[in-house]
Amino acid sequence: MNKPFYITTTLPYVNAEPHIGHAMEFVRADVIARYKKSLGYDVFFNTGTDEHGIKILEGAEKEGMNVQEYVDRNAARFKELYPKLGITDDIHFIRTTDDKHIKAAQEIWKRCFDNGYIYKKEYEAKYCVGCELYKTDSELVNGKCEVHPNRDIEIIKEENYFFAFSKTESKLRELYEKNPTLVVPDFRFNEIKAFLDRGLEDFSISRLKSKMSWGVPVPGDDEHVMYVWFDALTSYISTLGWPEIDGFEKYWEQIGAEKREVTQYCGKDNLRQQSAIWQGMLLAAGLPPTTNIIIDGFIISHGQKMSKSIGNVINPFDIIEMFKELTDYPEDVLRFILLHEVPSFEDGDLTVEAIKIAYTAYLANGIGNLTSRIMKMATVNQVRGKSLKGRVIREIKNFDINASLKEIIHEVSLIDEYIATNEPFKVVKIDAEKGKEMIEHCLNSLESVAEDLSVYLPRTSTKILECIRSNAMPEKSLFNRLP
RNA sequence: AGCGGAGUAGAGUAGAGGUAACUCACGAGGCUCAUAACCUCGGGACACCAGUUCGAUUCUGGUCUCCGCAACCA
Repeated sequence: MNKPFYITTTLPYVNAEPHIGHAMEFVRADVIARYKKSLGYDVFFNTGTDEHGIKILEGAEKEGMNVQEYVDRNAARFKELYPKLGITDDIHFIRTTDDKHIKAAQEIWKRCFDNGYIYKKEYEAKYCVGCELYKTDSELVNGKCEVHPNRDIEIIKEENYFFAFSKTESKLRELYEKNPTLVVPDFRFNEIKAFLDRGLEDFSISRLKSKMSWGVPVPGDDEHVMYVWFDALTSYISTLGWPEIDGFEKYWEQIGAEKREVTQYCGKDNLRQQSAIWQGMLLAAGLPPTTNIIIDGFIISHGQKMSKSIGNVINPFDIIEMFKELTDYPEDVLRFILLHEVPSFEDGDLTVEAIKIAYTAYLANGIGNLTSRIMKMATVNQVRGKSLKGRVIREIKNFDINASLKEIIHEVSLIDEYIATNEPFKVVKIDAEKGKEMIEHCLNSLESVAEDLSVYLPRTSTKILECIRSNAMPEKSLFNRLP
């Protein structure tokens, strides 16, 4: 029985188009999933779409659509994305409008309720529709939400269900103390610890159905639906079929495993929801927590956040389009750019110029050219490498994908240097045996690089390995130079 | 204001208590296996001010500057 490994992205909210930040998160989670698979883990890789809440309702109204049709259409747009990004095809996809998700959301509600973490109370609250969050006075600036100053704060006075977030405080603190790598990177962990130290406030987790109907019905109360975050976070276990135990025991609880490995990827704007609220919900329901929450930075361009008005938006599909004529592996180009040019945990800056430079330096002049020169020597001299059976691919330490990929790319330079210094192409003409040994060394080095690349650039890797195994030049350049 | 991040060669980034590395650009040379690719050498940088230290660009404190916390948001 293989060791289980669970990984999920956050589920994008379907009121907007897929953008490069989504693409990066999916690709990174895919790299970790492939990496763990290569180590022999039994991997459950999840993603999906978040489809409830008032902004969805508003979006559907704006387009004059039936809400279900609206989310069906938008969810499909995200679903189409994965093959285009070279994401492994055994990915699981949960929609928060799926039956099994709705059942799971209701079940976690019941458990939190039974455990005394949900209560009803009359209250008057300030709510920012933009954030889908209730705001405390201290969070408001001039009576407006800091994040959405152009939207009015709604005053809501009604009877509502509350999540006793404050009751989870000590358990949450214990969780943080016992798991020093729960949140990666550490500066994000510090942020959330500081949030906890400021004290937790209970928050409303329901809305009156009469005011906002597009949500999961609250069990046992026809008048309320769940607050979108409460339902959406449950998707990480509803995808496993929870409360059915099969998938949940295997991939989330990981009963019998030496060490549980339950990983979530999210952007820095999701820090609080994933590392505090969701963990609090799990604690309240009596379920085991996540073990690793990886926080991505944002992608900016020309030193600024991407924006349509500034005109610096980089769309993932445009990058694929840009390289379609130059290579058979344009999705690997996009993956390379996201993985190599953007730091693992901090904001990264992407520009069209920088993308072209990186393509030329590392893919065309680097991996592509190296494959050509080695395979030429190998085919002309009929040298075959020894198969590197049982080799383990390069380690990804502490989820620092960027650093690991850079190490692999550095190997490419070292092989180029070896060839220039030792000149096997020349030696083989004078001393065939010695020359062939050198070429074999090159082939083995190339094979190692290709294997290491298999989780980052799967199709490119497969192609190089094919060339090595069949002792053939690539029929055309892997990555042609830009015009 | 607050919170968070950052200030390193012409540009973009690494890095670490003790010769500052990489990519692109620039100059000189080499090689011909390769995608006018590849290799070598060279010029050129640690925001500022204190402190700790035998020694800091790396640690501490302060100053200044920039970025995000608006939109479509990961």
